[in-house]
Amino acid sequence: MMNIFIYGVGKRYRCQMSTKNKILDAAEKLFAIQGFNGTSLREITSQAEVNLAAVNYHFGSKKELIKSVMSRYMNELSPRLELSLVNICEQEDLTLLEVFSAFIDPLLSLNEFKENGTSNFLQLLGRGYSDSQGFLRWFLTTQYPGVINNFVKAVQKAYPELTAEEMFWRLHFTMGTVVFTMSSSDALIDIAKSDFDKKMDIAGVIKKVIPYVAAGVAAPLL
Amino acid sequence: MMNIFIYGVGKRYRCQMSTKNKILDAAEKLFAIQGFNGTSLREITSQAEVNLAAVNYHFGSKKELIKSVMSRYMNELSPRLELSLVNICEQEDLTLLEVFSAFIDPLLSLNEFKENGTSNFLQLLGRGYSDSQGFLRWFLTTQYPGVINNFVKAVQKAYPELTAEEMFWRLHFTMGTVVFTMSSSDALIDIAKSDFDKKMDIAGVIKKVIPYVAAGVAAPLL
DNA sequence: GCCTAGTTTAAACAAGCGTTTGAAATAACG
DNA sequence: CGTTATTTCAAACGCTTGTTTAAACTAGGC
Repeated sequence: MMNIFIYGVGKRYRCQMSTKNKILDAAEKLFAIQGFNGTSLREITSQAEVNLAAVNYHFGSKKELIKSVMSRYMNELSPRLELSLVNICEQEDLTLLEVFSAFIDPLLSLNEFKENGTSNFLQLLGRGYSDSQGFLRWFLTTQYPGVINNFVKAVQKAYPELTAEEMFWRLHFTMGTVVFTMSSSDALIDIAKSDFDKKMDIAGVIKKVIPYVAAGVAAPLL
Repeated sequence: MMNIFIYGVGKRYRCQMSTKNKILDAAEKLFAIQGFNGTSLREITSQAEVNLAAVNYHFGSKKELIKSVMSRYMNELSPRLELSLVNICEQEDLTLLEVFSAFIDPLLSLNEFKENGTSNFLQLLGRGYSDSQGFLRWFLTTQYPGVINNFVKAVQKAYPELTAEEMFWRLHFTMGTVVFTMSSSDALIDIAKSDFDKKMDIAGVIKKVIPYVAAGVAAPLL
């Protein structure tokens, strides 16, 4: 039901978006909250109100579904992020705080792409690095190398004294900070609200974490 | 076989350490590598060369086994860590780098307690925060509040301008950095070796991460 | 040597998982 | 309309999980 059509070169392809997208949406939400391993296909299909077998019919396997969920965001994010990093890189007297701030707008733009998009994506990213013994880590670094390369280039320009090895470690520390924070961001936001009576959202968390990681990467070499 | 005896008040209790400890040792290693959810009781018991039912007989459930594995380390670590933090707190002109450096010796002392103790414990800690939807987080913060309190006190002394709310966030960022780094430290050490031909161990990683988190927490307030 | 409490064992249990099947339903096209 | 391709569906598959059972085995105390 509710099919849309895509007209190709003379040929007419049919593709139903309903079921496939209902699965993607339900999976995205549940994966973000419970992790990939912690979410079963039965949970996903019942939340999406589709048949259990639909996942394997449309995506082939659970692993491919996970990839599809991530790709939907990465395809949206990565060009904007690369552009933002390239732009910032042209600037002279570049600071690390500026480099990391280049992530803010592209990340927040995911909220226009989809409701709670930024939060969901970052949580998914966090899950991907802790669940599923690193296959998602491999998937992202091989499928989207442009982001990483431009990011490294920008950091190098802002902090030329940083050796390649030290950069390697500090970027992984940064990854850890972000990924961990985001995968438990809902809980942290709740605690901050009850303890400090401060309303906070994902944009607020991003703006808090960026000075932290920028200072961490900028730490003096011993 | 190989039982040891504990003499109580007149009564004589028997307790075999062999099976129970074999399970704890095997579980610890497997949990650290594969995570809690990723490790089955059958893997543990076959590695420990004991019967499958032994886990439920000696520990009651898998959840209690996880707690026991963590407690074995926390009971060793927490008094040393508290002492170290209290000591550093008495010092004047305290820097954040010194506060975080107070973790080094207590953490590395776990290597004397058990082979690969430091590495195993930190990896377990990392797993505990990503697997098992936060029940271990609850367990640790409620069972060992002294460590956290003394740590917060030390950070406050070293950086008095830091508000309670900002401290809350930055300490969570720090937790994320450490936990994420440690749960994938084996992989990172391997990459560092192949990419930079630098031999690294867990002590080396700790000494790299501490300047990073110290600088992150020390970041200027905007 | 018997009795008792503690421990180990093999086997089964019930529940959940991802995946596959083959028939029914639906939509597309000549 | 009739044929064909696509999509849905209920049911089952084979496997793994944590946990339980009840019988076998072990050793200490009298």
